Amino acid sequence: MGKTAGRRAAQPPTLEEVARVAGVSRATVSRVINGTRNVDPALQEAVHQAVLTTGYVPNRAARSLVTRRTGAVALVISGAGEGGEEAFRRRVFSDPFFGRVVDGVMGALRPRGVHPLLMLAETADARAQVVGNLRQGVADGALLVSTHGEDALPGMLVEAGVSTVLFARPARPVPVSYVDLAHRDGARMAADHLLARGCERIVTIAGPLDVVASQERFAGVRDAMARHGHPYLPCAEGNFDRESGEQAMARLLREHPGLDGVFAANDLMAQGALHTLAEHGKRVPDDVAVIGFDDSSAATAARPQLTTVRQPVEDMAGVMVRLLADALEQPGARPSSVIFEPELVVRESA
Amino acid sequence: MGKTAGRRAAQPPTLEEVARVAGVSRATVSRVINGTRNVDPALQEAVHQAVLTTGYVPNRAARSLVTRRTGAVALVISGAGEGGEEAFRRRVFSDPFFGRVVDGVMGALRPRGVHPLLMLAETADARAQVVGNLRQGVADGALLVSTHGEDALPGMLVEAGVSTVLFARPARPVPVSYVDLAHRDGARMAADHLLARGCERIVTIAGPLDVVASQERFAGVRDAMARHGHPYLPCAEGNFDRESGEQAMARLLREHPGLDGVFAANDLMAQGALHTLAEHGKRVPDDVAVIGFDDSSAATAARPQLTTVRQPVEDMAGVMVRLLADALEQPGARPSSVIFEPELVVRESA
DNA sequence: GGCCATCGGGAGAGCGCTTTCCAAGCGTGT
DNA sequence: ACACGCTTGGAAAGCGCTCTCCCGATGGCC
Repeated sequence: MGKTAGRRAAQPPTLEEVARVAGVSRATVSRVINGTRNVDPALQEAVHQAVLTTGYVPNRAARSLVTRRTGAVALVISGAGEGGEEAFRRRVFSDPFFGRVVDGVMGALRPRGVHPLLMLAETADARAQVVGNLRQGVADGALLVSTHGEDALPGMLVEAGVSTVLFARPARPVPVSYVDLAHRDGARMAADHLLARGCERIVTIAGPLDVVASQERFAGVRDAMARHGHPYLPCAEGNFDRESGEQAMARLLREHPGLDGVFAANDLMAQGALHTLAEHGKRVPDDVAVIGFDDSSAATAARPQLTTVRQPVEDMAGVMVRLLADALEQPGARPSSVIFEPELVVRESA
Repeated sequence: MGKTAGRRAAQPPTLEEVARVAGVSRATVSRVINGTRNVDPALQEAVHQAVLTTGYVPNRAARSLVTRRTGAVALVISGAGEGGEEAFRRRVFSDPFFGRVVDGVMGALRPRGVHPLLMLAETADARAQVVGNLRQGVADGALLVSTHGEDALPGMLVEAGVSTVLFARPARPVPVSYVDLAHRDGARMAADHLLARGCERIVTIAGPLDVVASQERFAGVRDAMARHGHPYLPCAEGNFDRESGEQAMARLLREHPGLDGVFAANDLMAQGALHTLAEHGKRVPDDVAVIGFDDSSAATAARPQLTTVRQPVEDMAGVMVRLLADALEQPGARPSSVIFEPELVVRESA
């Protein structure tokens, strides 16, 4: 260190300086840097040299001001702030789902040189702030993951003219792009599997029923069961976390001691169910078969490992990015949606 | 919708327009909006009205251009890209540690109205890009989480004049603020606990030994053991994920069939150890006692639940934010560090 | 009652960049 | 040989905001 970067705290070099050093105009430097137009190779070389010697990097704010692009997109986690902000954060960030979304988003954003800006929107206030931030142009668009059904944010965002892509179809129709999973099919596959292995008394641990995905998954099992002559499906509602799965399982066990099959609406709750089942001395899958949903890391962390319905969250998040990029390129275009097909992953629990 | 937000796609209103509507100068509007100086209450009211009727929001880029502040900080995850970029992402984002960091960061950033910008730096190239982005002023500072020891990024960032705070002390001395845990103390507590409950043949599953934290944790148990007359500590190195814990445990079991106590350098590996132990018919904690590290969600998800050493990641991340905020306010100030004390959390596994 | 300090508002100069708009240089077809 | 298009560099006009000046008005003090 030392000699190469003499005065560091000094004003960072500007286009102006580079232009002076290279002996050309600001415009030419800009053109070389952005590859906007043909420039004489000799001048290009001169500019590159000047950039090197000055250590120039373009100022992002100045560029954004004129291009109206920030090179960032908002990744918004919205939901009901049940239990306060802190509890909401814990719930969101301790769920493997979040990490998978981030994984997929980063993977798709990376080659575009774009970074995600994380935002939480768990209260009406926070939602308004998010919309405000986006209107201020803090990011070019929004990737929105809603954790509950009656979320007003999608509508607000669209109304505000913010390019938006949702994870999961909005509860009430809004003209906006989204990716989603054929939850119903997935749940049906799970039920069929349970039925096929001879389960007679199947119960389900549903997700929060104000979430569309939960409803769909529930409807999926119920329909499959009905089709096989089982009109009644005992159900306990959880909230997608492990503990709620434990409790739901305990209740179901109490009310239906003879149960022999469980479909949980996600892996975390399934894992919770496993715990409760073990406590009650039930062997899985021999006494009770259990199927989860998501194929998250919890599925393979559980013992026995969970048979589950795979939701390719990373891929879905990647497609969200693609849809958003499309929307940004073609501001006028109609919203579009991509629905992914689930897949049954058979492991040990069923 | 409709009447209130007539022409949405039109040019968003500017300060200029608000000023015209309110019948004052741009400067006054700016002052009212930023609360910079005293302004006649009547004019204030007029400005607020004008803001309401025009639906004005300040343009972030324009503001940043002059204030030299973006209202964002980078949250950088750096590390060795072993297994390629994709594998790196999976490893990072499926570890509960990441979620906890984000949790703490968001919690502390929220009241300041700042958002984190996520960046990955798993290759030399990516690191250079991160530095470039930061120099461009894409964020006001950086919160850096390094997942391996010989990370050049801290040095690069400091050299580039970027305000930075690290999670964990850098491997080679760099004048930069950081938060850290007294890993050695934590590991010592774990070893003492194992010893106290009568373990005679203790082994350890270490984290990657190029990571300072891993070295410290290892040194901690080893010292405690030595002090109690056990000069030799069998050790297998893992890489902090569950699977590596399983493998390490298998190897230790093979080489030391009589082992009766395990200290794993994190919960994920401890959970993996639990799996392998179960496969080998060992009862925990009766045959073998197991202690993890972190007190992450994996600790309570495991069965038996893990006795572990608590690392208050969320709090630590919160303090990182505070340190960064301090550094941004006082550009000249000396770097400072905050070391957290670990805590033994006794559950079922030991 | 006069003077100075204080307060509040407006004009305008940038912040660093992109991008028209122009002019100059060059090659081509007739 | 000349007019015409095409290419390429430069001058300069902003993008929307903040903030320093400056100036007039007001109030306090001797």
